[in-house]
Amino acid sequence: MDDTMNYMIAEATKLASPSTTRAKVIAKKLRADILNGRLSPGTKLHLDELKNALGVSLSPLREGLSRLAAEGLVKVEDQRGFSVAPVSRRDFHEIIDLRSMLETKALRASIEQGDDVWEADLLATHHILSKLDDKRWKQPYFEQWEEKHRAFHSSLISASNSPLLLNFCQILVDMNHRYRRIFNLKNPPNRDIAREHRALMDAALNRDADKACSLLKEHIDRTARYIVKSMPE
Amino acid sequence: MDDTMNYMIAEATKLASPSTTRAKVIAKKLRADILNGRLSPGTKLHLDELKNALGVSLSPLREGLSRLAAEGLVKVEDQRGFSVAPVSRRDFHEIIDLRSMLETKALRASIEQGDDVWEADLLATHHILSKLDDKRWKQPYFEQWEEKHRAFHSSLISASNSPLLLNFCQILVDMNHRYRRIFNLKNPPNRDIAREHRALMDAALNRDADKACSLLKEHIDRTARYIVKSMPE
DNA sequence: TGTCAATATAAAATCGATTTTCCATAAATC
DNA sequence: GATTTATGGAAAATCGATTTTATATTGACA
Repeated sequence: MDDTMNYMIAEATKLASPSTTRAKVIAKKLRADILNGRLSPGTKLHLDELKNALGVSLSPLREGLSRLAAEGLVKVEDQRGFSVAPVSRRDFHEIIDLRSMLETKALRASIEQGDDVWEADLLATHHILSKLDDKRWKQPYFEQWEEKHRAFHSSLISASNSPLLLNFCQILVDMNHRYRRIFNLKNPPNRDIAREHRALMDAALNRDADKACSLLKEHIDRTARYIVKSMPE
Repeated sequence: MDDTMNYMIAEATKLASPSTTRAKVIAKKLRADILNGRLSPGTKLHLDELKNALGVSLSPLREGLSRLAAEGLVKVEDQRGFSVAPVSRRDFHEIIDLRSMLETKALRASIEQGDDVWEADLLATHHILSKLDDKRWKQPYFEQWEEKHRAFHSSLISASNSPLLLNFCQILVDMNHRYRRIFNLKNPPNRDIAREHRALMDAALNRDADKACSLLKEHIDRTARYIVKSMPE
């Protein structure tokens, strides 16, 4: 085996697993599948199937699934395995209620403590998002818009300097996101979301915490109403 | 092998694992060890040691540790293993802040929705706790008091009918509990905790949500101040 | 014909062994 | 002498095989 070969293998190894873990990769992939609805609520997650589909063995698979269970995206029942968490109106209302409360708290803290870098980051993520706004409902921009939308909301609260609070927010945002992707896919809503985001950013940059929080709350609630309308039962 | 033997084995098996899993048992035991400070913050959780100490193999051990990581009691670093979550003043303040907020929310909901069974349960857990109040600082009642104290606070919010909120509260209470056990062990505090609990219960039973919430908040904050005083640095 | 117990099967949970990764130490090169 | 580059050992991560558990099915008995 010559040097070139050695180099190639070294590079490949480095790229394939730079300090990451199978369990983490698995959790990430399955989380994405659950959040965007590819795996629908209630779906049984058969270990053998997943094992083969993902090309890993049971230990990291179970570990990945356990993490998702802790995030509330997967349900575990002893001796009966894993399944995608169910959905319900009740559950959704709870998510929205808590998310409003915690995310406005984080936003207020962020507005109080955010520095120049926070402002710059907020402007940047908003700019990226706004560029995608009119293409949102055209493939292949749908996924991109979703990603950037999350990034924008994330930077709003990123300066809150509270890891625990941000962790809870992240979990609730993920849960909220899942409902949106499952129930609100087809119809472009009859509202100017771009304007809402703009106003939100402006209030944040003007350090008007009260206004920013009430805008955020309204933003979350409005989306929630659209989703509830699309829910059966 | 005769029938008696068969029966005994069947019974033993039933008792040893009635629909529970190793991972769950491990998580429960380690959680208890971390919460009461037997495992101190930062302690490296060597897999081989734990494996031998607990008499299990790696898969369920990792799974149990992953669950604790999701609860914030254990820290995971890829390729570097598990360790008991560190503590800090900042972290503690965040815990208290969030706990006040979420637990008063749950208490309010509980007071609005609680039925006769809730009232009865609240009276019962309070009674049990009050019986232990004067023995609290004498062995072997210390652990018992702790357990019943948690049960009392738990039943206060148990009628809130919000699984997600209760789950967050549980996590925060556990975190709070750990700080109390680590930093506030020796000195009986100079305050009438029994009276505080009594007032809390009365306000809840009288359906005076505002009063109950402010009492609860004060109760949490007061304990927090005692803990902070005992913290070094 | 309905109920209960025994059995078969599929899936989850666990184990022991193997592989991979990291880190400390030593050797080597500039 | 300082910075890189090997090497060895310890620990984490993963694997494939085994054991345990739940459930569906069958057959015996009332």
